[in-house]
Amino acid sequence: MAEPGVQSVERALDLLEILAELGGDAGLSELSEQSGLPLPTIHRLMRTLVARGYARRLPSRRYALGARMIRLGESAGRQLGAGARRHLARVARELGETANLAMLDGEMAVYVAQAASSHSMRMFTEVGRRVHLHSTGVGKALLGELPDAAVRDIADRAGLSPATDRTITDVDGLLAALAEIRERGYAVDDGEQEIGVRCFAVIVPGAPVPTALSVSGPAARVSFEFGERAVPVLHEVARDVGAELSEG
Amino acid sequence: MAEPGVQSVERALDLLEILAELGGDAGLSELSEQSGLPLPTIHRLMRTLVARGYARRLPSRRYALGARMIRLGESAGRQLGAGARRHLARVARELGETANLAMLDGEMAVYVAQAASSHSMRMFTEVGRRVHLHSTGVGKALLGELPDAAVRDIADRAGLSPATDRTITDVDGLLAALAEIRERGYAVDDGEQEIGVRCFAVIVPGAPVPTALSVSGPAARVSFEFGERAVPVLHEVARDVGAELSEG
DNA sequence: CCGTGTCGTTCCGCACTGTGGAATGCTGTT
DNA sequence: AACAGCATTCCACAGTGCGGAACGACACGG
Repeated sequence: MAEPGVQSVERALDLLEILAELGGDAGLSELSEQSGLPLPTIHRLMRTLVARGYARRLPSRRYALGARMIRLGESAGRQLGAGARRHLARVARELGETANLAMLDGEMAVYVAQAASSHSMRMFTEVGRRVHLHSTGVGKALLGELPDAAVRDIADRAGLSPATDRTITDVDGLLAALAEIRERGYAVDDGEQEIGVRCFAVIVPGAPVPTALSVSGPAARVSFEFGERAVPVLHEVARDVGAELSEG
Repeated sequence: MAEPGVQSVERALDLLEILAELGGDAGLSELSEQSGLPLPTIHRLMRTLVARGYARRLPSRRYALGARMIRLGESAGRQLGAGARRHLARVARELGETANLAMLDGEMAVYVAQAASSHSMRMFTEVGRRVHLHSTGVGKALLGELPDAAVRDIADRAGLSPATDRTITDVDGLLAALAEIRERGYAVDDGEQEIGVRCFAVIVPGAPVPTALSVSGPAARVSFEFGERAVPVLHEVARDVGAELSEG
């Protein structure tokens, strides 16, 4: 970021991000190590965030994210979903299958928008739902953006649980699949999350959070021939979505 | 709040909250009206938030919440859910039915934590799911905390759709029900969201976001006699949850 | 219980960072 | 093209944010 922002706001956001990345709670010393800020500075900023409900102080004198963060997160999800939905609707219209937009969230992906196919037999994925990375199209597309070491770390932490007997459950197999995804530019979930369901997914370039766009449906309709037609559409729409998400 | 915080952080949070409350996008003038801050101040703060991905600037020069907000919101939800779950587990253990924790989110409630009953026949409510206020126990408990004018406003915006033929669908009926809820200190969803399901809910005192705790299950088991036993437990646990959520 | 070590909290002088009025630029409408 | 409304930039200034030092709180071990 070439243009410096308001320093104290940046610092407060840094602290919130550290708490989110730690996934639990942290003491001031940990926050100091991670942020490089002096304790009194952190203390003052955390006091502000606590007072506003965006962080909470535990009896152990450690800090965690606060309830008001949920509200902002939900609102953002709805707004982004609304903005993205017209782009996803184009996928659904042109390809005739269900389009989904998902973001990287820790060791999982979370669906933030959807446009449904007009078919009676179609994918239904609830917005806000979190799914494993290794067994979904969007998840594998997101993993393909990470270095192998990060993929191994995620695999260690989240595990590679089998959703079906087609799910990749060993990290070497996964890494090989990701190398292929990187080379060809899209991911396929071929019955790995749900038997009889196929999904093609691509990365949304330029999104502030790693984001993937997918089209999916019954394998009978979403064939590999379908995929050859679908992938260019996905790439094109992904660019539009990325432009919308990164506006600014 | 007796203790003033870091002013620029407070102001940045104010702007994010205004964007969330507006539910869509806003121009700088609107943000200025709502916040009382001068345009250049807002512009600089928004520039910082946009650069960090917490807000986006639209081609129309309007602003909306950004993708990184989702991530923080999800992390907060998980952390708070984990913290609340041990309290909810106590409800589930003592009462033998499913306990849920939900927060007010615009004109809806969103579930943030759950502890399931050990019965095979039980409530299943996915964390992150949003539900209507007027037709759920937690929702009515939350509405009971609002002035009548605010309830009317929400009813206007969100509507009073019937989930079942027992759902309250007129605002005067709803206001009468809320008056009763306020007087007796708990809410009941008596087959209003789902036929054959009953739910008792109370407010979590002191939570930074309006929050409600409920216990629910099949009406055959969750009788009014059950409710007489359950409500004191709910109130007690709600106080514990409130203390945990408001720590600081 | 007391002492010690570790970590968190408070204080306050200082300067740098955030501020907002004024000027300028941009956009949309007629 | 002109105009009105809104957004963006600039910069002098002072007030707000800062962090080192001192103090307080807590946990642990003897």
